[in-house]
Amino acid sequence: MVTINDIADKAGVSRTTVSRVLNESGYVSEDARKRVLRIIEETGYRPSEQAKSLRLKRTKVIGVVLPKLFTETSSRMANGLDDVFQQNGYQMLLASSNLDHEQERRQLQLLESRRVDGIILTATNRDDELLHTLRDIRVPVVALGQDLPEVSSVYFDDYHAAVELAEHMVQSGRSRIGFIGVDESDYAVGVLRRQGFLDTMNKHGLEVRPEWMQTADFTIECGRAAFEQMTTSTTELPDAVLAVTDRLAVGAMQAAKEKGLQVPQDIGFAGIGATDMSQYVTPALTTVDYKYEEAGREAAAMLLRSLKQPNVEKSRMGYGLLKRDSLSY
Amino acid sequence: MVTINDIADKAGVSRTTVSRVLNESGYVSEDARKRVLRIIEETGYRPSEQAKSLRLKRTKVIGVVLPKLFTETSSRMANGLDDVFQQNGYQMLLASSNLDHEQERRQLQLLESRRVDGIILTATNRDDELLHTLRDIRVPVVALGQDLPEVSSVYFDDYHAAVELAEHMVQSGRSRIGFIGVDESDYAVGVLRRQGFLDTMNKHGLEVRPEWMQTADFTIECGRAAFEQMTTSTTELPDAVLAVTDRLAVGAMQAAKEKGLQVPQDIGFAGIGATDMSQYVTPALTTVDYKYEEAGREAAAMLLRSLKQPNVEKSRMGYGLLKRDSLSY
DNA sequence: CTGTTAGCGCATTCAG
DNA sequence: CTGAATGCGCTAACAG
Repeated sequence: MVTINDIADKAGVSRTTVSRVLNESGYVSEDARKRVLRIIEETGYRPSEQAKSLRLKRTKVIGVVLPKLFTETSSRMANGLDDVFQQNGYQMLLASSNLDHEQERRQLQLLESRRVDGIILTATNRDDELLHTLRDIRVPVVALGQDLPEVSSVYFDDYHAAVELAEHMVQSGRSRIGFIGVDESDYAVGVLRRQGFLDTMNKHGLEVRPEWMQTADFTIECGRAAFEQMTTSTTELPDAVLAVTDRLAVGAMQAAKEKGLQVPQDIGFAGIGATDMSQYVTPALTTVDYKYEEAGREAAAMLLRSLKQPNVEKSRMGYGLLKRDSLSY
Repeated sequence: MVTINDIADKAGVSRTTVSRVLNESGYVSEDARKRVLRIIEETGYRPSEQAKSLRLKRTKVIGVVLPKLFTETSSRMANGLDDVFQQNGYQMLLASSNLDHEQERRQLQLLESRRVDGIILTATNRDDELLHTLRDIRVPVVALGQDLPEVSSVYFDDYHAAVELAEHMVQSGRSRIGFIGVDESDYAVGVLRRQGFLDTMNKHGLEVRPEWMQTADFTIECGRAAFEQMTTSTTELPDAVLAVTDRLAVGAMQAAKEKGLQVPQDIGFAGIGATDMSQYVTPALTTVDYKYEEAGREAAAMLLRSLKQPNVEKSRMGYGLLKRDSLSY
């Protein structure tokens, strides 16, 4: 690999001069500049960002921790992140935690040892251990998707989104509403959305049978299975189901259709996330639009800010209810 | 940031010794090792991968160039890549070309200057300029999704996939088949799939009206628009449509349904890609499963091989036809 | 306008 | 078993 020294030698100047024309800093005679530029062209020399970083103590690289590399959700957030980072000359180094809390911490440490300038953390949990690791790391971090105490965060209003969605279901005339959630270790999705649902049901004095409360993983298949569970053990069927993600809702709705139930006449469905798919299933799925790209952009911008001026910011993103055919008569 | 020198000082040894305990190389007295380890623990010292890379001339980072950061297709390939890279201690540095050929080359050069150990290139085109840039770069490259001349490639059998799909449509009794393709600058998707379709139609002596051949972008909306185009300008409707991607097919099918056409009775649809969505639209979409994750794993493994032993390998991935309700009576 | 010197954080000879 | 010296490729005083 050709280095700055090779260029200096061939051009008959010192490497300082080469560095000057490279960075357009300081004075360089037109003559010397020309020679250097020509040699660079000839050799295809490419300055080592690596060496530069060591010297400059900044890498122009942002570490991005994702729970499950690429689901539609994280993809959309990543797209938003990239918009802003690319614009500002940063690249993203990926680290996936595979939903493993232990590995999540390891990845953070690995990113630290790579000396990334900052980290975007798409966490799913808020363990003490994670928070502890976060405190130890001397790299600016912005959490995306969860509100982490004492850490800059861009998150969604999961509680109120669930409330509004449940409210809408009730207003649409549903009363026997089932729920498909996920494990509580995911605070935003597992706890807050469930809480919003339960509080709303309570407020309206609506019964929530235990068998109508299901917990699943994030897959379509699990949505289907959860619906089976919900409907086998009882004679009275729910007249609607709120699932905490679109995929879960799609799976459940599919199961219902296969059972011969009419959607939305016999039973209605709603999800959260406004995935691509939600619009094209039949009937189209009522859901909550979370503006993931925008959240990504916001998180990136926030991180960039904290690179200049260390601070802790919080930003709660808005959302929009998309009323579609899976729920309306 | 605490460095190896700080550790050495506080532990009362030279940095050589610290390096030795870090890498478990050479002899170190139990006493010294204990002291060093303790100091490291206390200070939270994390060796700089950056400095290490400069010294060792390897970064353990792989550059990944994606056309449009994260679509479902690239996400699935990225997941496959990550499987293998993570397993082998490599991290992925992202670079998106945003479908801009100029930027695609810049990204490659940027990755080179970052001294990534290798590059996975998810190209869409095969311009001479791109191939030229590829030749200049002194970094092992594996192309993913396109077969690039003189470059290691993992690609799909686009031509035969299109042939088999078209053949299946004909066998199902369709004869007036429309086509929704994409721009020819994308060789695999734009040229090969179209060719496969046309050859098959020709072989069966089936007419392909000019207005039945549409070109679109990669969005669902464009699929819808293409179908409108296809059906406004003529009185005779096609009895089936082959779209080069699932999204295009979904858009077109949606448009047909809105027009009051019965699918698959009046008109059938087929796509390529086996996206998540394809299975949950109504009727379920006939499509070709491309095994993107596996392609990603294969590409990663191939790159890893060429890091040890420079070479040019080619691997054509298999595919599977998924016959579903969008085409069968 | 230009070159000399120094050092970023680390691993690796080569002598003890 | 350990340390001193060297250099990876680059930028930044500082002194001409």
